[in-house]
Amino acid sequence: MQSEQRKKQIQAMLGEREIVSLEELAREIGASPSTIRRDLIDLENTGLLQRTHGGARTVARETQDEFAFRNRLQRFQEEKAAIGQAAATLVETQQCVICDTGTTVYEAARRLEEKMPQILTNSLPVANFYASSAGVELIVSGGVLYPRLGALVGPVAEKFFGQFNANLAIMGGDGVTADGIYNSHTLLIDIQRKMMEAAERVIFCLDSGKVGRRSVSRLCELDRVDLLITDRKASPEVLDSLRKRGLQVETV
Amino acid sequence: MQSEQRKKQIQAMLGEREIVSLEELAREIGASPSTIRRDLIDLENTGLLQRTHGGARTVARETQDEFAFRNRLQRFQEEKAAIGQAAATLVETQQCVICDTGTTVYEAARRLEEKMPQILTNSLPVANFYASSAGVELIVSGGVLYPRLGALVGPVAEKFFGQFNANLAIMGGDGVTADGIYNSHTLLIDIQRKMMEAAERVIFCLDSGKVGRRSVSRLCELDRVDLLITDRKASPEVLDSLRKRGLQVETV
DNA sequence: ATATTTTCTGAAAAGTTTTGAATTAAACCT
DNA sequence: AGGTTTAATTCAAAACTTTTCAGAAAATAT
Repeated sequence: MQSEQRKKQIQAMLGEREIVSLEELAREIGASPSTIRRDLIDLENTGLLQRTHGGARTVARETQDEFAFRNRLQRFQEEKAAIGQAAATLVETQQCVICDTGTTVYEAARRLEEKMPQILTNSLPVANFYASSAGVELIVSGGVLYPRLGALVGPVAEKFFGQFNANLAIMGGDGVTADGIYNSHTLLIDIQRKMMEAAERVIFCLDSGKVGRRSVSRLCELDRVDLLITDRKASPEVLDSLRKRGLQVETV
Repeated sequence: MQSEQRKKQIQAMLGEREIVSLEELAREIGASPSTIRRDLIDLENTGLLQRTHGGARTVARETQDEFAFRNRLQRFQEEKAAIGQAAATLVETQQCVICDTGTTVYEAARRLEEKMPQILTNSLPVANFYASSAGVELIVSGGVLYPRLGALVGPVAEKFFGQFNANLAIMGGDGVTADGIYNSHTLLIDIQRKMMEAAERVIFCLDSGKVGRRSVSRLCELDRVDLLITDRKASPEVLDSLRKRGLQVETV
């Protein structure tokens, strides 16, 4: 296996647990302790983790503070990337796209550059990604920064999405059942509804971990959604129940 | 198969995964490792991917941006940091502060955390800095992203600053003479004027390289400015002429 | 259409880097 | 302090790259 791939795996493991032992890493990854040790040295030099006796631990949040870093340590990273890729292909050149917050939508948004789109978003990570790209016209909603998510919320953001029309909205959430789409971040829900109203077509990107799950608040019913993209690990029974309700579902 | 076709396929594979091995590429594309390697060299030279031992990976986009921004911080870095520090000490606990765009203002903004301020800004780097800080209430103006500066501009941003009042505005610019403050980014000027109107007190942070210089557009006359902070290398003659016009100047 | 030049491809040789095991040094625990 | 575990070091084998070269494909000229 390649060193880059191992390092990615190490970071993924540290994303789920805060501390991980060398022995465990070597066993899980299938490389010798020497090799893992060398990888850890590299990763420590780049500031991506902290080495300990017998393993490694995550670095304090203040030191890495980049959303992108946290993003790489996500669960379902592979799936989210694939879902994002699929969503990105649905965008046509120079369309106007609304991008919601969340890691899965981020994965879609970052793949839009070649479509030269106009992007409307309240997601700071998305804005940041295109901060030096001339090909994408990025319009950021104002709003109060909601720290954990890097989302702009509040009346300013809500009003913003009320003034525009877009071809497509790429949305995220925390759960989907036959009853509708759910989101745990109540502050986002009103904004998301405005986004959906403003878009001709509404696509939800949810990894399989969210399929069949509910969350605190219901965002909308399924008939407000034009397409759901998820990954192959999603339960077929739940997907069937969604399709029976008339929802178009794509798996990647 | 054509080389262009292969390269497209390589990029497609990297769109789905972050890392891909040479062996895998060769197998999937049906070309010899040598050929794939040559393609990878081309793609790397065009900056479209990063070669690794045994394969390739997507270029770390986030790091590029960060790099670009940090690069701009290089000139007068020391001075800018000192100016920023001085500006930050003028902020009192829980005040509402407007932060302009630009590197010097950024240096001030990033030192405000302990003041627990409310920050109003159209600067993406500033927003990003506090993206995971709970102590600072950060309100981002909306607007179209102006790529080179990471600034949000246009009517949305302008209107935003029209609605608020703040204790202090920490401003930047490209030049100052006895005739006033100058800025080369015309798109920013209207927004800066709104910022200044919204604030009780207006502070400009300009490193010595900008003192005595003019630039494309004049932002305002000196009487609209409450305090100018610059560094010791600034020409004393120019500073005297500014003081004679009634401007309070602080050097660090 | 054929010949010639140029470019591209795949394979082999030569040179690097990386890896895992063995050895030596350091750190931890009671 | 002594015993055990973990880390650094070293080195040969393996894996990967670069270089080189001959043949195939494409482009150009005849």
